[in-house]
This record gives sequence, C-alpha cells and structure tokens, in this order.
Amino acid sequence: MWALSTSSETAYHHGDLRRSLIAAAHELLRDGGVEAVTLREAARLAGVSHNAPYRHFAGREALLAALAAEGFRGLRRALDEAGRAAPSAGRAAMPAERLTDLGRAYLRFADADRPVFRLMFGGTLERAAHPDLAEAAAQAFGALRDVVAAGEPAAGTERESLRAWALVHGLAHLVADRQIDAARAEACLA
Amino acid sequence: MWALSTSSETAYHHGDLRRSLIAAAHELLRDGGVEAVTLREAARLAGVSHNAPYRHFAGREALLAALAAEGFRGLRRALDEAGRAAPSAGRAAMPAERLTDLGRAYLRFADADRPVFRLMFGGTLERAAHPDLAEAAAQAFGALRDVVAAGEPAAGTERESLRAWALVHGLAHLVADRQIDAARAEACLA
DNA sequence: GCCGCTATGTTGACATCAGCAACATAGCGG
DNA sequence: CCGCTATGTTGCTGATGTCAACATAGCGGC
Repeated sequence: MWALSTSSETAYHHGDLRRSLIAAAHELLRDGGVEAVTLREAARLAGVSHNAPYRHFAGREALLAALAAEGFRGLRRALDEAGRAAPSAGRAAMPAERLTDLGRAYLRFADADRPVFRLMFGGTLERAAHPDLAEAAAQAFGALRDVVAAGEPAAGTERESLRAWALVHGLAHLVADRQIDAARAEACLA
Repeated sequence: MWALSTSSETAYHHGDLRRSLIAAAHELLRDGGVEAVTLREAARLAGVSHNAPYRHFAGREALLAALAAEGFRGLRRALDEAGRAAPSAGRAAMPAERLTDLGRAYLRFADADRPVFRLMFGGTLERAAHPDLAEAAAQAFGALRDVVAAGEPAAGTERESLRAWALVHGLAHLVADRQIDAARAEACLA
C-alpha cells in the first residue's frame, strides 16, 4: 500500500492512531467494500476502544474522506513521476509519449487499488464537505492538467485535453469495474 | 422517473409492493445518496411494516441491485432509441452521426439521474451476486456494442470501438461527479 | 359454499453501528 | 508539584439489517 503522508501527528498514547485507523480502513475497504468500513471495526483493528477514532475524525465519513484524500495524493505522486521521468533511457520525452505515460500511470493506479479508486470517484463522498479531500483531489487534477498543457501548448486544444482526460478516466473506470482488463485498456491509449 | 418493467407482479395485499419499494429506494437515493437507502425507510414510504420488503428482496443489497437493474434497462432503452431514430427528419443516419447520437444519449442518461448512474457503475454492487442485475447490464452493453459494430463494420476496429466507449463512459462519469457540465461533455463527442 | 394452502404482511427480538456525554489518564509546562 | 489539554474509555441512545414466529388474505379443490 502507498505510504501515508500525514502532517506531524505527535504520538501520545497509541503511537499514531490516525495513521493506524486509515490503514485499517484501507484494509477493510479492500476486503469487504465500502460498506465494511466501520469506525468500530477500524478501532478494533487498531486496538483501541470504539470511540477513540472520534478524537481524530469527525465521523465515519471523515475517515473515508481521509482515505480517499490519501488516494488522491498517491495518484498525484504517480502522475508527477510519470510526467517527469524520461520514457526511455537517455532520450528526451516527446509530448505524445509523455501523455501516454501519464495515461498508463493513471490506469495502473486504478488497477492497483480498485476499491480506493472507486472510493475516490464513486460519488459517495461530497468533496465540498471535506476540505482536505477537495484539496488533494484538486492537486491531483492539477498535476494532470499541467502535464497535458505542457504537451499541447497550442490554444484551442482544451477540447482535446478534455477528450484525453475522459478517455483515460473512462478506461480507468472500466478497469476498476472489471469490464475490461488493464492490458486491453493500456493498448487503447496511444 | 423511468417506467418500471417488472414481470407480472401480481398484487395481493399492498397492490404492488415491489414496485413501490423500488420507487421509494429511488427517491431515497436521489435525496440522500446510497447510504440513505434503507429497507426500513423504504418500507415506511411504501406504508408497510419494516419486514415486508423481505418478501420481495433478499435484503438491502438486493433492493439496490433491483434499482440498478432498472437503471440498466432504462439505459438500454435510451441507447436503442438513439440508435434507431433518424438524427434529422427524413434523412438516413450516417454511422458517425449515429455514434454521436448514441454518446449523447449515454451522457444525457448519466446527467438525468446521477445517483442511479453512480449506483450502476459505482462498484458497490457485485454483479455476479445479482443475476438480474448482471443480465440487465449485459443487455445495455450489448445494445451499445451492436450500434457501434453496425457503425464500424470493418474488422480490427475493436480498439476504436473500445476507445469510443471509454470516451463516452469517462465523460459520463465526469458529468455524474460534477467535474464538468453536460454541455461541455456533449461538445466533446464528435 | 366451505377448507386448507401458499403468498404476503406483521410483530417481536437481537446484534451491530454511529454518535453523544461523562469520565479517566497521560504527558507537558509553569 | 500542580493543573491543563490531548488522548482514550465506558456507558448510553436511536437506528438499522436480519431472523423467527405469527397473522391474514385470496385462491383452488371439494
């Protein structure tokens, strides 16, 4: 699982309960879907009482939102790396190749952790109600937009950018929903 | 809301409780999201006791699955109509126009009832566990595939078909998640 | 016309969950 | 050494999903 990036959570009694709860929620989500993510069960996994989570999250939704936000941070990292790295050793990346790499990273992210991807984009969470989640999502989309814009500097190609985003996003959803497999989706990119 | 298409549900005591429960679930879904869809609340809305729904659905998930299945049947109808209807009065439809019409119908469906679209594609429901849902989904995808195949009769264009599907599907998700508005999505189709 | 059968709906119960309030504890600074 | 605040616990309430037992209504057979 991706590394957590919480901000300096000082450890009092438990050590780092906030992290542990997010990790527990992640595990529950993978094993039993979003309905299986329960504050009480997460607390049990973390070895604390059923009400300890309320010291770190406003409620069940806030825990899910934190998990989704971690997902968006992970997606942003994946996109950043794909946008920065040279596609082949030594050669400079052509814009089109870079775009394909970006799409591949997006698809691989969705395929690697389908439950989190679905949590991020499933619409269960109202981003407006969770500033941290909104921020993380905006940063991920920003990373995507930046690389796309760098690849297509001409004006008027906004439509093409949106088409590229929609294509990749649609493929990612189809992969996450197991309608198609990841290899077939990647073959569709270029 | 779209018409229900249950199979000869004879009305005994309530009239047609199955339909009423699905309608109630639909209302709850639109008003409060999937978490608000509750067997007991649906029963209250239908005016029956809290356990009556179990005579028609195996449990909460089965009710949601039935609602999603209705959604897929509605999507199939929308796609069928878009594939059959002439795009302009009197003229025969060119394949490309027909494809665009199909995409437009898909997008309009997603935009018209976002909560149901998210239920259908949100991954909360395991299609394998609900044969009726799997059947309805397969029929909707079949309708889509048929029209796409009719528009692109050449072999080897399977990749293009998948790209078209993914593009429309991605746009639909972006619309359902309010990342973009429906008009911008439709402008991306052709 | 009456009897029993099955589909349908009801009542009651139990375990689990989210969330609230009151309380306990641990580390920190004065 | 004292008290303050962050953290965690215990106990409770109301709602929910689901099971079991019971009640009722319409139908077919006689």
